Amino acid sequence: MKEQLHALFSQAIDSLKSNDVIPADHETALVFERTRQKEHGDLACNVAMTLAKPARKNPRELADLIVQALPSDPLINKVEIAGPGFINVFLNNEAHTSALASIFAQGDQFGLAEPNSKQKIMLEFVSANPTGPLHVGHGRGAAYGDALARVLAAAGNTVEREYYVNDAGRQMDILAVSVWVRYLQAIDINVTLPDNAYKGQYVVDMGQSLASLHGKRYEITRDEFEQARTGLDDEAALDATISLAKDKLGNDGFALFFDLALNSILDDIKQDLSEFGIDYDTWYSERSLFETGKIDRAIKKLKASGDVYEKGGAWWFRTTEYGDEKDRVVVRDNGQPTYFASDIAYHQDKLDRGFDLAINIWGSDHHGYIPRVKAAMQALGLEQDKLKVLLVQFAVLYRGGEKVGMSTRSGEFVTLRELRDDIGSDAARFFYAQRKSEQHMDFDLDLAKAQSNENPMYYVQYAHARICRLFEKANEQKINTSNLDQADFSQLSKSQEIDLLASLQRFPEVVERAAQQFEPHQITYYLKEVATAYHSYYNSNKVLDAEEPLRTAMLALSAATKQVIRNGLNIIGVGAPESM
RNA sequence: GCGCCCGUAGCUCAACUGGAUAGAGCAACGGCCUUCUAAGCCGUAGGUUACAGGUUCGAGUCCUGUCGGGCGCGCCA
Repeated sequence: MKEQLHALFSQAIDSLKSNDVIPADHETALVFERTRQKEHGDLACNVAMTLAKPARKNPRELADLIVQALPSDPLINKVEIAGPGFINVFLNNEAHTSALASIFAQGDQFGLAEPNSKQKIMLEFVSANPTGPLHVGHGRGAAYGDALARVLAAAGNTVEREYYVNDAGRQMDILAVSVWVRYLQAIDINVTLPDNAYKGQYVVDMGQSLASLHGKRYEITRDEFEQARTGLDDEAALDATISLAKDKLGNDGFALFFDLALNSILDDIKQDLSEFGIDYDTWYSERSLFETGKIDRAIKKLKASGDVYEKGGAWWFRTTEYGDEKDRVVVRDNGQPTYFASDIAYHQDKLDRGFDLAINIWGSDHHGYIPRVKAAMQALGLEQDKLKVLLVQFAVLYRGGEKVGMSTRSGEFVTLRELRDDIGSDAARFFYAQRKSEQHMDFDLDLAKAQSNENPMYYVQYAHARICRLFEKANEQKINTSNLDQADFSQLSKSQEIDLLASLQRFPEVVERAAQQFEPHQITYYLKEVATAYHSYYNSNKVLDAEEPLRTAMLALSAATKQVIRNGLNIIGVGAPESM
């Protein structure tokens, strides 16, 4: 619809240009907006206001000239000039009902762009350290990321989902040691779990299962354990304990604790996300970057280009050359590469895999990390624009009016699984998807549970279920519903019908815009709007009691609404139940 | 101290990248079921868009400053 108007207005502008009303070399941007109020017609164009200055005319006068130059078109009922110089376009009925034909012709594809017709995009999201189960904070990133993936795919992009598994590094070592301590406790050695180790119950469980599997094979005396820690501050003591564990258990023994922890937690995360409706194409291991030599190669490349230099026994990346606040260490003085080094190699690898765009969804606490990754990309000669980092603000949890902590190490958190068990995966997804990512979010657990029935998702699903029921009834009454695409759409002329039609027609635009702006929440608001229009229509019209041919047309409108709701819910990753 | 994000109805959030009279849900109040699902509909009330300036035909949206909140500023990840 907007394209057709665009063509008409372009003609008008061109003719004014040839008459020297508008400077011929002026680049004119034509924007059409859906109006907020009915008195303003269906679509409004502000071009007369933006052209007023270059044309040196007052906007209303210019609008008048544009309207006069506008070719007539069967879809346009009338055109009005209003306010400071808006050109308001009123469409006629055929323009409104034209959406129905597309909906019936395209079905599940309505609103979606040609699949795989645009960019090849990789979307990396969640990527939580496998040091514990996912909590509701991760849930937000998960729901947002997957909804975004679906929106981007709906807009015609090819999307791959990836989870970057941090299966190397100190946090994992701390986890392995935490399991070891719980194991020692399980075989009655009286060591205490360090304060800054992982405290969750799941660590206790893993320790106990290792105890029953291996008995006292990995034991150590309490004195030996405590001696390694004496006189050190908390974090240093933890590092000393890690060294002790590696020393006492040997490579294989330590790997036993490490791998059990990693695998069981990662399996849990995979299952959790799968139950949440998210299926990743790739689980990318950080450790594999070491094993394949990709980290060494990246560092070598940066040393060769002079971007990495030695200072104090460590290797530093000259990120300040690329706008970062300070240089960053890539290889520690003990020879161990930092997490940053992994990430440099990881991003090199991402783009080597041929994506047009790599999107990272990070928690907002990582925002300070963006400049150095961008710096690395520049130094490696990669196109910065091919990396887009989207930040998701934390969800602040409340329970009983109190803020709930969310630290994996302390074991104090509400798991995503717990939330799903309480309100269901669909309700949780919809709830998260309503918020735009950079908005701070208050998540009241009591409210989320108590009001799960008042989650707007049910409002949308209810409209769908109602329509399904309507068709069941129609079949019971032997009403023919097989040729709805042949219905006489011109029967639909009541204002509620026009409102509903206008909403349905907008769906492709909504999908396109949501994708362009990386804002899947726009889909949820759109769906609520469609549901409102339908509920209102449903309440004041008895479809099945209507006379033919109006009844068939009303059924066609209902079927089209059902189709659009289904397609929209699918983009959020939420089901469309036939009955409720 | 410096940097990033945010501040909209009592609460939770929208607002078509600068458009016309700032909208929904929840909570409050008043109506609507012998007729296709009342998880619904219709109506009332609720606002100086944190505050102060600026930019222009036009600002919740852009710029500057102030106040308030979240996060970050490791040879952690």
